[in-house]
Amino acid sequence: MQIDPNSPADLSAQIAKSIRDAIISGDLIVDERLPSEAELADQFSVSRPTVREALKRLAAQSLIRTQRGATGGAFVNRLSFEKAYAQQITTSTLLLSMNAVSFDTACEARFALERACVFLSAARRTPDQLATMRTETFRQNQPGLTDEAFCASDVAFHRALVDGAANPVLSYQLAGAVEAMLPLMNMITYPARSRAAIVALHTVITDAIEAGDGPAASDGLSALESETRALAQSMFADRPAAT
Amino acid sequence: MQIDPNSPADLSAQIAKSIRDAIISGDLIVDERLPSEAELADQFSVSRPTVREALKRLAAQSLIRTQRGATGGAFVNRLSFEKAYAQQITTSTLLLSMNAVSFDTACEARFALERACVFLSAARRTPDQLATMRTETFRQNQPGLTDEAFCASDVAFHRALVDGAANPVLSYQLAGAVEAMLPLMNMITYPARSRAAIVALHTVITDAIEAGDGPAASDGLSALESETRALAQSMFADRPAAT
DNA sequence: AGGTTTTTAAATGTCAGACAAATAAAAAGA
DNA sequence: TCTTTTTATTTGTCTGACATTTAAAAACCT
Repeated sequence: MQIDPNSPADLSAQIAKSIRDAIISGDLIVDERLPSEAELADQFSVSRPTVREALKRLAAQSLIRTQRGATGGAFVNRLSFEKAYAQQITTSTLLLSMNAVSFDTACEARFALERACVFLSAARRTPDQLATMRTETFRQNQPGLTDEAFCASDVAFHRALVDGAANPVLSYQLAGAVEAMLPLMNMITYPARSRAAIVALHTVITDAIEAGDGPAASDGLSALESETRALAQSMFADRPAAT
Repeated sequence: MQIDPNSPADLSAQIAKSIRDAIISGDLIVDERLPSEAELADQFSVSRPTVREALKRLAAQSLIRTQRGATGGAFVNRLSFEKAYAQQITTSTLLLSMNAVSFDTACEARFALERACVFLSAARRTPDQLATMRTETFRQNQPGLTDEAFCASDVAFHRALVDGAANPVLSYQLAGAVEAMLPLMNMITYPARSRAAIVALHTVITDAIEAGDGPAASDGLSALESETRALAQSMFADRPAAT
């Protein structure tokens, strides 16, 4: 193992890249143990703190996990869907907030992706997922619900809708699109009239999903998109742009 | 700033989380300078190496950048679309390879998402993107092209198709789905007959995009999905599962 | 006074050595 | 044979130091 000490990049970054490449290429497989920090320091001809910084970089991406003790060390981590969700949501959220992505753009992307799932969901959703959609829709109809709780329930509804497609890769991709919009959605205040419209459309969509009618569900989503964008438009009419 | 020294988590992980939360919540804004490592060490009552490990974790997620010198330090990074693409592709690739996601599942997700873009693309694609699609299709028709080059050109074709939707959020989401499948696609050998079928469908799709005919393009994608899955099926028929 | 060079200070990058804590295997003992 | 103790290994953390980079401040010269 050799790295270039004259590279502009940090040594720890180079070491991290070297190990990461080994994982991606399959040279290091899941649950395989990496050499100890002292051995890595020897192999790369650097000090142990430098190796540790490299390992922390990999740990931040959930590529490795570490264990203390006699048989401890750093192990190649299986990147679970759950961890990938979390990373995806964090990245997407920051991407939206830091790049001043317009509400319309984010909204368009989100509903386009959801429409991609809805046909599969109409065919495959479990009774349980359908029940969740009904429950959340019912919750959204409760008076006195805060805007934040309304949003959270909305996310749960759409999450069930997406999970109904029974494709974990789709669920993973959509997690970012749907949940990353939560901060944007939370900036909106939902008057009773808008809530009623949203709940009505949720009911339309749920009915369509139950009936296995993909096109109807897709139309419902399109209507929901229009409703949401109109609501946001009237909201941001005064202000020039979101922060 | 205080952290719990008795927590099961590493101190560096706690510190990283604390700073990450500050960035996500907006307490730290883009290009703002963090306190120096020595100051952070004081604030959190830990040593400088521990702080450094925390900062490296954040650097691994592109949340901060560091600069040496008198006015140097750690700065909150703007998460560009470009960097987010790269992370998204890395994560998606690992997710697919480490979880033994079946080719069918990944393929279904990818084409479902692409169909979500194609209607927007039919309405908005630039002449340039259309030209790219034609160029890549032409390239795919060249005899003597290696399987890898064929795959790479295929990715370029679909990338142009997706970018045609003119929605950076969609492009970002799709980057993971399309490019992460490259290793899987590369495992396939493409006989001349299959290549011809794929090229023909690419032409159908490009024509539909040019004509602004979203439904036709969507149908073309569906046919392409069937073709791809059938090809993979005949490929993996002997072997039980992909590695 | 103005411009150039040198010095200085601050910050990150790296290293060496040490100790603490956790953990499992090996050794000792009942 | 089972339990307890010891031991070795490995990560987690700390202290202190030096190297390197960089920009600002100081000194210098014209």
